[in-house]
Amino acid sequence: MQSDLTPPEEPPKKIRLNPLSYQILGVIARSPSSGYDVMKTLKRFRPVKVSQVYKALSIMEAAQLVVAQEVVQHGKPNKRLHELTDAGSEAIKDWIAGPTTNPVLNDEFVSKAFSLWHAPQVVRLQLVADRLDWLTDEIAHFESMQADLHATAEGRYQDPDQWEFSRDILVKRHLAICREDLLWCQRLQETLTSRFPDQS
Amino acid sequence: MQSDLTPPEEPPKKIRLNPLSYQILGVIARSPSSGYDVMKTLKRFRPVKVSQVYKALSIMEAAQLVVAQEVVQHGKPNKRLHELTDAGSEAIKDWIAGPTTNPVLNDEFVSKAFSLWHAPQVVRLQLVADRLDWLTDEIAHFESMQADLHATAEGRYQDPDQWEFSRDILVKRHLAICREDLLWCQRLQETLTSRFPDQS
DNA sequence: GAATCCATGTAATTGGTTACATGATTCA
DNA sequence: TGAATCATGTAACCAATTACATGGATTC
Repeated sequence: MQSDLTPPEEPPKKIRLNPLSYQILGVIARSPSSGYDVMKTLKRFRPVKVSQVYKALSIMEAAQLVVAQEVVQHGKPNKRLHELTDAGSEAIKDWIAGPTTNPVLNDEFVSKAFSLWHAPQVVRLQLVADRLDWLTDEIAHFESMQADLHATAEGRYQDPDQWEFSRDILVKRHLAICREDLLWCQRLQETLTSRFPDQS
Repeated sequence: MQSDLTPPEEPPKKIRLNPLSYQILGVIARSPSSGYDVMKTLKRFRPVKVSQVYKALSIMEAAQLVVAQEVVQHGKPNKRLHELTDAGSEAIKDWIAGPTTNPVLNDEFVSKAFSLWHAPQVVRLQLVADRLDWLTDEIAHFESMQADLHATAEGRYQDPDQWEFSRDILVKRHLAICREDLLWCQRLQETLTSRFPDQS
């Protein structure tokens, strides 16, 4: 009821951030980045649009979790480098310490496999073959990421206090899971072809 | 421009469905189900709200991909059993044969692990311990699903033309991935404790 | 000459979650 | 007595994707 009289300098206290925002905070905690930089980094691990990043950044800037400063460039457009404030650093820590929601799988291939019995043999084999291709690419991509990391960040990827450690363990995890998935696909392919040897 | 004169009985041709809708079609392809039934089935594999299911069903009913008939029950409220029409069956097949989007991981634990270096040791260990608990539950849950399936559906889970086959391969896949993830968590736990033996 | 990269944003739409409403039955 | 299950829905909200807009520099 006294909302008309709110003082203009009310300090922004606690703001609810969406999942992406925390990932962005995680990126700029490593080094100050432009919105475009953040997009490039995140894109390796999950699909993300630049527009989402800019929107999230502007919200967090308003909430004073990040600050930005203009950097003049020649040959390229100027960029606004964002870095964490103390409040931003707090926000990450609180988030990590807080409750964690369960993982959600969002995989159209799996949804299709759920109805695989419903499709003809040719389609089944094509679906699995496409997946195998994707998995092979994905594994190659992450193997080269791992090689890069081990080449450039000497030893730091073994120290839990360095960000290279976080990246290394996640790359390892993703590789392990993709390799399991690949094995599973190969077994499925064999099962399908052994049942209908003529149509392969 | 002649839209005012559209005939009232225009047959609904091709409708764009959301991912959930195809999953629902996959469920009712197995056996006629109420919205509530569908929710219970899907909930084992992904989080889903009944309200979403009813909404999707009513859209697909209007598009004549599914038909429903009221079933009178005693002791319980009546239910509307939905089943596939020929057009619905077509829609699944077209979808499976069409292009498949890449998987998207949506896992808050992984996002937190990305910034793990940023958190204190106690928080790190707690995060990993919680994940291990969840994984253990998840594996137990799917192991019992597998046991049930092998007990009730004799042999049918080995025939790619039966829906039990689809379920069996997906359960196997999920178990394989969860077990890999568990191993990874255990290794991470060891690494973290070996570096800070005092604070465990 | 066309496509891609760098760089920053706004606007509209879709997919999903949360909250709300209703009501009988069963179980602790 | 209070919570959970069965059963069907509507409405509001949040997260993410898609589309649009702009413009210089580089690469094919």
